Amino acid sequence: MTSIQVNLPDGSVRELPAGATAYDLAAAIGPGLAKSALASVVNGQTRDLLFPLQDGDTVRLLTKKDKESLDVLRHSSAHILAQAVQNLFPGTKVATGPNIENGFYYDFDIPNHKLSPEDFEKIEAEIKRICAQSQVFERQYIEQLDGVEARLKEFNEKGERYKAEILDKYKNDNPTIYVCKDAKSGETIWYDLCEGPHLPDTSWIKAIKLMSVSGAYWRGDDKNPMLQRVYATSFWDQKDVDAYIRQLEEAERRDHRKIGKEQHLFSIEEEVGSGLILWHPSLACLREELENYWRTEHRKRGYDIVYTPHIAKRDLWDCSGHTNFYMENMYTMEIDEQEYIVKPMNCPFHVLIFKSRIRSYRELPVRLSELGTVYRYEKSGTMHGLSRVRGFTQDDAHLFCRIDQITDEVLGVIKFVDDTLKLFNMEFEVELSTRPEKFIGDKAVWDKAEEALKIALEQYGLAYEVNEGDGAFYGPKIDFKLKDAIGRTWQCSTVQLDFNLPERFELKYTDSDGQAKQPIMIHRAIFGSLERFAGTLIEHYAGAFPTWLAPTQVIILPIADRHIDYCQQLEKQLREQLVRVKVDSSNEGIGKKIRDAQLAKIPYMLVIGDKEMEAGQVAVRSRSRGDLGAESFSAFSEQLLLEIKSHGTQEVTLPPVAVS
RNA sequence: GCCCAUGUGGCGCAGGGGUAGCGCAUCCCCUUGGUAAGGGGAAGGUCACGAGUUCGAAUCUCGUCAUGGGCUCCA
Repeated sequence: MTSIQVNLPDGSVRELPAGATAYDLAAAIGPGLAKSALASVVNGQTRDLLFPLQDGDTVRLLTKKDKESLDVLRHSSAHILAQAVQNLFPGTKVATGPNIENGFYYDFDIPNHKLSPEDFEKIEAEIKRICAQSQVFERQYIEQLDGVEARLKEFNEKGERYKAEILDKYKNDNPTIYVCKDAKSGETIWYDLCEGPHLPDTSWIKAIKLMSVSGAYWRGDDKNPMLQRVYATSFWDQKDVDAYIRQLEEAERRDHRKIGKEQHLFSIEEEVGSGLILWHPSLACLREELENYWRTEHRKRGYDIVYTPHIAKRDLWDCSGHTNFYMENMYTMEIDEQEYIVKPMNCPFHVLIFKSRIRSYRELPVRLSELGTVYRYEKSGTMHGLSRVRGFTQDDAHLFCRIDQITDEVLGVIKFVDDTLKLFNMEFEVELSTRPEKFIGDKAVWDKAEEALKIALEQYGLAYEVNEGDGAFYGPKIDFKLKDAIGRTWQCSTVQLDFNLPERFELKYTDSDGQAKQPIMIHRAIFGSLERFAGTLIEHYAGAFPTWLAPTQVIILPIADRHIDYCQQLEKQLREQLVRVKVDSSNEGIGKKIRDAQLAKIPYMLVIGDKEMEAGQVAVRSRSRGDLGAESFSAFSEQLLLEIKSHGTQEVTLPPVAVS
């Protein structure tokens, strides 16, 4: 272990132990360090391991292993990307270039050129050229230069309206720019308005990879002009880039749209329309299991199950308020000269069921649930496999309760969600969204309700994030989010309080004092939508579903044609036990049949030849554990049924294979 | 809806101004085999759709639709 030699701006040399922390360096250097001299602080030999980070007025020493240092690398990379694009496409105006989860992007306004992946090679070459120049990053305070006003004027004159807008926003925060200087002459080559921090110089940047281009609105507002966004990533080493690309490829292999095609799970046909799903037999099996689970659990947890129509007269949606704020998402039709609307939600129907008779406080909470298929018009560019569609089935429920029952009801839903997601071993994030600026209802009721949600979350012991002001105008909510193969999160379960519909539909119950009171309404879903949940399951299991969900649970493989009859007898016996079973009677060798079954991710294969027929046994192969040896058919089927019934927590086991 | 890219037999892909190939799958024949691809043959496409340029378009241009990656929006 060698020590770190630190050359200080005044020419003196300081030695620090190899394990020195960022704070040790800051202490060693002392407070008087000239900011412009930072790049020379650490000598060349240790720069692969460490670099000094100037962050505001503090100096810290980071190693490449520090998580934060990757952020610095990427942000510096973004500056180099911007410089490269401006070099190659003169007249380009730059907007912002923040870091994102696995990299960064930069937004550009490029006149007369539309970026496409064909430009990537050119841009990456320019980036390499810049990095090879070892341009020095230097932080400068605008106030100490020509002042904010002068700089604003300069931005405006150069047409850098985005930078001007940003500077104007931060003009009172002692804004800084980062200058890229020529290492030898000290001449300014390029600069960007930026808070920093940055690397000492561009030679630290070794592996930038441009990923994609897309449009993005300035400030994320679709009324603003659309800029060209370049997504990219940057690592310390090309090896890390390669590993990242491999990781993306793995995610692509798990993509539910790809597996959906391979395993014939579902399709979206042009003749039908985009965002409209055809569930093929295989995925229908999985859905059936989900629905069975759903029904059983709802009965156990005290829900009532209802069925409601797919369309309703416009009046109903006027009353619920949907025609006001949801009209552009709804499909309409005319019947008998009356306007009807295809339901985008199930709530109004459930409300009417609640309202259909006088309710006593004694029968609250009323829990109405339905697998309700709804249709919503989604903009054409937003559809995504099973995750974002135009027709989908919500596992919806509405709880009508007293205000003092909120915590218990929400607690029940949280438990339901947790139990369900645990069953699939799925991880999720929890977000609590509170009162927005525009809201309806009584502030005191909101406070009570938010408190009730918090108490429920804390009582259950779930970690959660609070999104202040992100609730719907009609009530606070808790969202549960699942991750897909590429790390995108999708909302599935949700618990949402509603002070609006009870008001609009004048819901009442008779309280113990004989007074009519308004119930609280809670919307909730466990799966969210069966489509999205099925898509998430496909990616979660990468198509290898646990036996209870697998479309085909057992495939019987005859060695030769003379075994087919016997196989079909076994098939019939299993089918009578409601096992999803098939016989592969194709004219292929056993090797091919096994290969096909493995690729189809079928949990169990039964190989049947002369030996098995004579002994009345089956040779069992598991897709994950390989050859399990021979067993009597009845013993196998008994264990299989046990595994299916236990929802996969108990796998078929057989005595160890005899070594011959 | 907006930006970029893509659209070739069921699926995965080549090709590319002179009316199309490969692999897998399908069907037939041979083979009847013991734990991840046995052999041979056949059938299958107006190259997404519409218009334009051209003697001639699957290929070039424009438009439409769909898909993919994003933005906005959302279960």
